[in-house]
Amino acid sequence: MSDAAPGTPATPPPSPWDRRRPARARLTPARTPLSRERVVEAAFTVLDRQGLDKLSMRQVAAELGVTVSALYAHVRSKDDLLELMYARLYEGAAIPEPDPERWREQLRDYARAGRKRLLSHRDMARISMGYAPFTAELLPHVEAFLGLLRTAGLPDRIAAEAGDLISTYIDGFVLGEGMWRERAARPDGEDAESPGPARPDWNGITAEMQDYFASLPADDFPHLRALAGLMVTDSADERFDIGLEIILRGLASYLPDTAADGPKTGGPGQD
Amino acid sequence: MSDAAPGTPATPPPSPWDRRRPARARLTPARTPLSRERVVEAAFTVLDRQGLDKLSMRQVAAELGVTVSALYAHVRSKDDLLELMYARLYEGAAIPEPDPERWREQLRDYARAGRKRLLSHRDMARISMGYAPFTAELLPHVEAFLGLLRTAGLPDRIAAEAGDLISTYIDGFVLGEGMWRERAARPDGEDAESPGPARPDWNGITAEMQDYFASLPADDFPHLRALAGLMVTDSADERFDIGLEIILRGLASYLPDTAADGPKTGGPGQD
DNA sequence: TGTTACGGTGAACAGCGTTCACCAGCTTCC
DNA sequence: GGAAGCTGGTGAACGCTGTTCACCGTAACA
Repeated sequence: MSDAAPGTPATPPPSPWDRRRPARARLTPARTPLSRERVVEAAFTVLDRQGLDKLSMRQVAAELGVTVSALYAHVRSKDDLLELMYARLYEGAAIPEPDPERWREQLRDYARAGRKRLLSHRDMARISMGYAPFTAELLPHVEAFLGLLRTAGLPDRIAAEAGDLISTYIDGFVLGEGMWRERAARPDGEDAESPGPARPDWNGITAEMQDYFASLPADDFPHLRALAGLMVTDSADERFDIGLEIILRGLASYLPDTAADGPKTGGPGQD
Repeated sequence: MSDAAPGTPATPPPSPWDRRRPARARLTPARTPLSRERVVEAAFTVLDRQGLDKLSMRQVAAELGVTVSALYAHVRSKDDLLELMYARLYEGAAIPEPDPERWREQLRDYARAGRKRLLSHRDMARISMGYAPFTAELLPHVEAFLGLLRTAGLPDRIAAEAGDLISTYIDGFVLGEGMWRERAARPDGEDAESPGPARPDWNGITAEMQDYFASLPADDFPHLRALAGLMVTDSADERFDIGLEIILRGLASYLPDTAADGPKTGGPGQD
C-alpha cells in the first residue's frame, strides 16, 4: 500500500517518468473490479455501437480494457452472456393487474412495451428470438402475460397459444424492422458503425423499395404493386398496431359478446 | 465413404500402370463437375445431418470431396449459399387460384404448407428468419399470397399487414418447434448428430417441462401451472392450427358479414 | 505444338469462442 | 515479520470459422 493506491480523492499523480506503469495501465484499477453486471453493460455498449455480428467476447473485453479470458470468470460462455442481456431487458418492467374490462388495452400496452424494449438496443430482436422466455427470472412476466389473457375470459387453449402468438409477433416484427434499418444504413455492404437510434438517411430505402415494386410488370404483380406503399412504409408504429389489432380481434372472437367496446370500430370500409 | 466417385456402374479402368494419376485420385472425376446446384444439395445434406451451427463451408466442401476454395467459384459467400437454400425451398411450390369463397381454407392450406416446407429441413426456420422474401425468385409467391388476402375482400392496409403477420407466425412457430426438438435431443449439451425427422425420445422433454411448471409455487404462478399442459405439448400440429385460427378470425372480422361459414364454430365454451 | 482458359488446390489471413498455465497483489494466519 | 493461500487478472495457445490468392494440372482450341 506504500506507493500504489492511497485511495485519496486526488488521483495519485502517476509519476509519468515511471516507465513501468503506463504500459499496463493499472492492473487493478481499484475502481469497479469487473463484476458480471459490468460485463453485461459493456456488451450492450458494443452491441449498440457495432451490432450483433461484431459483438465478440474480444470486443467486450476491449471495451472494458481487459483480456478475453477475464470475462469467463463472470460469464460462462458467450451464449450465457447473450441470455443475460436478454433477461436484463425485462428487469424493472412491470405488468398491471389484469382488468377483464380493459383486456384489449392492456394487451396492446403490453405488446407496445415489448416492442419498445426490443427497439431499445440494436439487434435485440435477433437475440430475443434465440431464447425461450422460460428462464427463472422471466417466468413472472410470462405468468402475468398469461394472466391478462386468461382473466379476459379466453379459453385456456386459446390463451396458451395467444401467448406464443403475440410474443412471436413482437419479436418477428421488430426483427423485420431491424433488417430494413440495417439494409438502409449500408446500401453497399459497409460496416455500419452507427449507434442504435434513428438514422438520418432512413427513408432512402423505402423510396428505393417502392420504386422497385413499381417497376414490376403490372399484370404479373398487381397485388404487390398495389400494396407496396403499405408494406414498406416509414411509420412502423402504425403497421405494428394494425397487425396487433388483427390478433386482438381474433382473440375477441372467442369471447362471449360481452366485448364492451364496439367490436366494429374502424370497420372494413377504411380503404 | 464417398471419395472414390461411385457413380458409374463400372469405373473406367484407369490404366493402373499409369503412375501419375492415382496419387491425386482423379482431379476431375469426369462426373458431376461441381455445379452450383450440387453445392446447395451438399449444403442441405450437411444441414440435415449436423444442424445449422455446424454447417460450415469446410463441411460442405468435405461432403463434396473438394477444397473450400472450390466452392467460391459457384457461390459468392456463405450468406449467398444460405439464401440459395432458402429460395430452393420454394421451388416447385404452387399456390392455387384465389377463390374468394374459400379464402379461409386456402390461407390455412398455404400456412400449413409453409410450415411443412420449413420442417422439411433441419434448422430451416432459423435460416428463413434471416432473409426477407423479396428476392426475385420469391416474388411470385408473395404476389400469390397477397392475392389470396386481397381477393378475399380484405382492406389493403389489412392485407398488407396480414402477409407479414402470417409469414412471421409460420417462421416463429417452426423456430420454436425446432428449439424444443433440439433441446430434447441433447439434454446435457451434446453434439446431436441426428437427422431431421422425428426423434424417438421426443416426449421426454415435454414431461420434464410439465414437471417443472408443476413444481412452481401454486399461488405465484397459477396461470402458468394451469396452461403448462397446453403450452408444452407433443401435438404441434394442433397448436399451429389454433394460433392460425386466431389470426384467421381476426382477418374475418374485417370482412362484411358475408363470411360464408359459421364464424362461431367451436365457440368460446370449449374449456 | 503452343497457348489459353477453366476449375480445382493448398496455403494463408484475420478473427472467433474457449481453455489453461501462470502470476501479481491482497488477505490471513502462524 | 514472514509464509501460505486466495482472488482476479494475464497471455498464449487450440481448433475452428469465412474468405482470398498464387499456383497448377488438365482440356480444348488455334
